[in-house]
Amino acid sequence: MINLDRLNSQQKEAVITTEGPVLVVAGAGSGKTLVLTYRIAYLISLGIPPSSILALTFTNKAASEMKERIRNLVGKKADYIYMGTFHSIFARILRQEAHLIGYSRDYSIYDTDDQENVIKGILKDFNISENHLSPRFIQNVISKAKNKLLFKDNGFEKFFGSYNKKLLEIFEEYNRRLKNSNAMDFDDLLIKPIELFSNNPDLLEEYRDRFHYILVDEYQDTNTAQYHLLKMLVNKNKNICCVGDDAQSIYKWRGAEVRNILDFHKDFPDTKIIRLEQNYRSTKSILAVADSVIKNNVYQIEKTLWTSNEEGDRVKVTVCFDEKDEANFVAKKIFELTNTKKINPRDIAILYRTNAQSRNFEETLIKSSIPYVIVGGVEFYKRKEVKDVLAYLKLLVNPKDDESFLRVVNFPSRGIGDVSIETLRSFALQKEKPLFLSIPDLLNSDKVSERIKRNFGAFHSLITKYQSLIDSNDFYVIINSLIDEIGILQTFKEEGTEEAMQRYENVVQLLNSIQEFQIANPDKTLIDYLSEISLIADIDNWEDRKNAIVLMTLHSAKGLEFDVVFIVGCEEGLLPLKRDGDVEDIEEERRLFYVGCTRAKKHLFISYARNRNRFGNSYPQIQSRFIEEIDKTLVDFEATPLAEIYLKKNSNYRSITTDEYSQVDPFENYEYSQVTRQIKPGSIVEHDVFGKGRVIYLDGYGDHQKVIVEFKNGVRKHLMVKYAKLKVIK
DNA sequence: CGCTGAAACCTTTTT
DNA sequence: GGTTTCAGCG
Ligand SMILES: Nc1ncnc2c1ncn2[C@@H]1O[C@H](COP(=O)(O)OP(=O)(O)OP(=O)(O)O)[C@@H](O)[C@H]1O
Repeated sequence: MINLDRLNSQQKEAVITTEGPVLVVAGAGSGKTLVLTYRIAYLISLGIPPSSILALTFTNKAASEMKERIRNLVGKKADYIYMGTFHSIFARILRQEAHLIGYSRDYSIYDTDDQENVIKGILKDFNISENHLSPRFIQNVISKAKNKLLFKDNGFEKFFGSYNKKLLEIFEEYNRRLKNSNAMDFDDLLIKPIELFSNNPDLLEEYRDRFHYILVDEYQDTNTAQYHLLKMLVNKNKNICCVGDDAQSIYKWRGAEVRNILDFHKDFPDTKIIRLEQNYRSTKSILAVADSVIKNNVYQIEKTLWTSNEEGDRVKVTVCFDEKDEANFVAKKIFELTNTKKINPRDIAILYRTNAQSRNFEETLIKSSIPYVIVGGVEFYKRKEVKDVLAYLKLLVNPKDDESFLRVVNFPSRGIGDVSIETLRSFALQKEKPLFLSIPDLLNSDKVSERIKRNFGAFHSLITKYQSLIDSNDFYVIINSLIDEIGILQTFKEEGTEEAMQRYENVVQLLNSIQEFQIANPDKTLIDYLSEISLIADIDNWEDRKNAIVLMTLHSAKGLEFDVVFIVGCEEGLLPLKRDGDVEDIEEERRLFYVGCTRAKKHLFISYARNRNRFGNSYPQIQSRFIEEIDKTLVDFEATPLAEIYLKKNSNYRSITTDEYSQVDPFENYEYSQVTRQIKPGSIVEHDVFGKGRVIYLDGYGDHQKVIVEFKNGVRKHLMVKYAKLKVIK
C-alpha cells in the first residue's frame, strides 16, 4: 500500500473512493493533478492490473510527467498504464482496428495545413472563389461539425446550412477525399472510434472489459466527441474519475464544452463530488489577486480557495511606454531576480496572449544575454522542408496519401508542374483511385506525351523501390539513403544562402530525431514515428532541463507552475483579445487571465504598454479591464521611467520628443558599429539593462565580437557586441 | 516549368 | 514590420 500522508483529507477521499463515478471540481493549485497521480498509484498498489487503467491527459507532456511520478511510487508497473492524450490513445486504437471502418493501419494523419490544402483543391474543383469562402473558415466549420458530432442527417444543416448551402457539399467531398487518401484529421481520431464502436458492439464490449478504471484530467476542456467516447467506454461499474476546474476552461473556441463538467452528475448518477479547497501553490497575495478578477465571471461554480502559504510579495502592475519598453522592464526584472534573489532562470515564465508577442521579448533577451526558450510559434515539424521530407515518408507507408504525394512529386523539382498533375488527375478521377496509384494507368496510355511519362515513371520507381525496403526495422538507414538519392541536402548546401543552410540543419535535425526514435523504441515502426510526431503539442517539446526562462502563450501554460510569472500585454484588445468583426468572449478571456495568474508560486508581475506596434504602426493602448478588476488594495502600481514621462505630459504618443526618449533610453538609435571600434579591455561601458560595467575580456571582431563585462554587483556577463548595444563611456 | 519581385495578408489561442 | 502568395517573364 502506498503512503498517502502527503495528502489532505479531501484529497485522500478522492484517491481512495475508487469505485463509482467521482468528480473532483476544484480551483487552481489545489492538487487535482496530484490526486490523479496518487489515485492511479493507489489502484495499482491494490493489485489492479495497470493495463486496465485508462488515463487521459491534456498534453503528452502531462502524461509523461504523471507516468514518471507514478513510476516513482509503484515502480515499473506504471509503464503498462494506458496513458496519453485522447488523440494519441485513440490513434493507437484506430491503427489496430482500422480495417473495420475501411481504413488500413498505415493511415496518415492530416494536420490543419493538410486539411486546408484539401479544401483548396475542392474549392477549385467546385469553382468556388476562396474570397467567398476561405479555406480557413471551412476548416473551422468542418472541425466544429465533427467535434460536435453534427453529420448530414444529424444537425449539420441546422447548424451551418443556413450559412451556405455549399458547405455541406464541401464537407462531404472533404470526407470522401480523406477516406480515399486513407487519411484522418485530428477530429477523425475522436469520431472514428465512435463510429467503430457503434458499428461493432462486440469490439466495444472488449474495450469496456479492458478499461476498468477511467481517469480524465482537465475535464473542463473536453469536447462533445470526447464526452461521447467516455460515455461509451465506461462499463457497468462506472469507475470514472474526472478532475477539472470550470474557471480554467479556455478551449471553447476549439469545441470544448463546460457542460461536460457542469452536468457530470447528471450523466453519471450517484456521482461523488469532491471539492478541494486548499491551494498549495501560490502566496496569499497572488491568490487574492486571481480571485478578485475571476469573481467577475457570472457563469461559474462557486468555489472556495484558501492557502496557508505566506502572504508573499505584493503583485506588481507596471505600465510601460511601448512594447520595447515592456521588454526592457521584464529583462531588467529578470536580471534582478536571478542575481539578487538567486532565482533560477528555469523558474521564470513570460506569458502572453498571442505567439506574435514573443519576438519582441526575444530580441531584448538576446541583447541582455538572458538564456530563454520559446514554446510554440512556428513549430519544427511545420517547417516546409521538414514537412516535405515527412511527406516522402508518409507516401512510402501510405501510397494513397494524395496530400503527401502532391507535396513531394515535384520536390526537388522534377519538371512535374500543374499541367502534368492535371493529366494525372484525370486518370485518377476516371477510376476513383488515389493519384500515386494512378501513375501506372498514365504510363500505359498512348495519349500522354513521352516527357510527362518519363517524369512520372522515374518518380514512381523511386518510391516503389523504397516502399519495399521501408517495412524493415532499420528504417533510419533506408530513409537516409532516400534523402541521399533525392539530393536535397546537397541542393541546400549548394544554394549556400543562410536560409538554405537553416533548411539543411532542419533536415539533419529531423533525421537525427528519426534515429533517436528508432534507438529508443527498437520495436516501433515508421508508422508509429509518424503518428507520434503528428500529435506532438508545442509544450511537449519543452525541455525544462535547460536552465532558461521560458516564453509561451497563456494557453500553453495551463497546468504548469513557476516561481515567477510575467503576464505581459494586458491591454484592451490584446488581453482580452478582440478581432475585428468578432464578438469577444470576455468570460473566457478572463479565465485565461486567471489561469495565467494562478501559475505563479511566489512573484507575479502584470504589465501593459501605452503604445503598441502593430503592422509597423504604433497605436495607443488602454489598460486591460482585468487590471481594473483587481482589488486595488492588493497590488502596487508603478511606471517605467519612459512611461513616467509620458504620464507626466498626460498627452499622446507623438508628443514625446526624441530628446526625452533618448534621455531615458540613450541606446535606441545607437550605431553599434561605432561601439565595435572603440571598445577595448578596461573600457567602462553602459548596458541598457545591466547598467554600467567594466570590460574584462574581448574576443573576436566584427559581428562575432564577444566581451565579458563585469557589472556593478560583480556579476559577469558574456555579451555579443553586435547585440548588446553597449555605450562606451570611457 | 521555374524564378523573381510586387502585392497582399497578417495575429488568436492548438490536439 | 515581416511573411506568404501570385502574376509575369525568361
Ligand atoms: N497535500 C499537498 N501537500 C503539499 N503540496 C501539495 C499538496 N497537494 C498539492 N500540492 C502541490 O501543489 C501544487 C499544485 O498541484 P497540482 O498541479 O496537482 O494542482 P492542480 O489542481 O492540478 O492545479 P491546476 O488546476 O492549476 O492545474 C503542486 O506543486 C503540488 O505538488
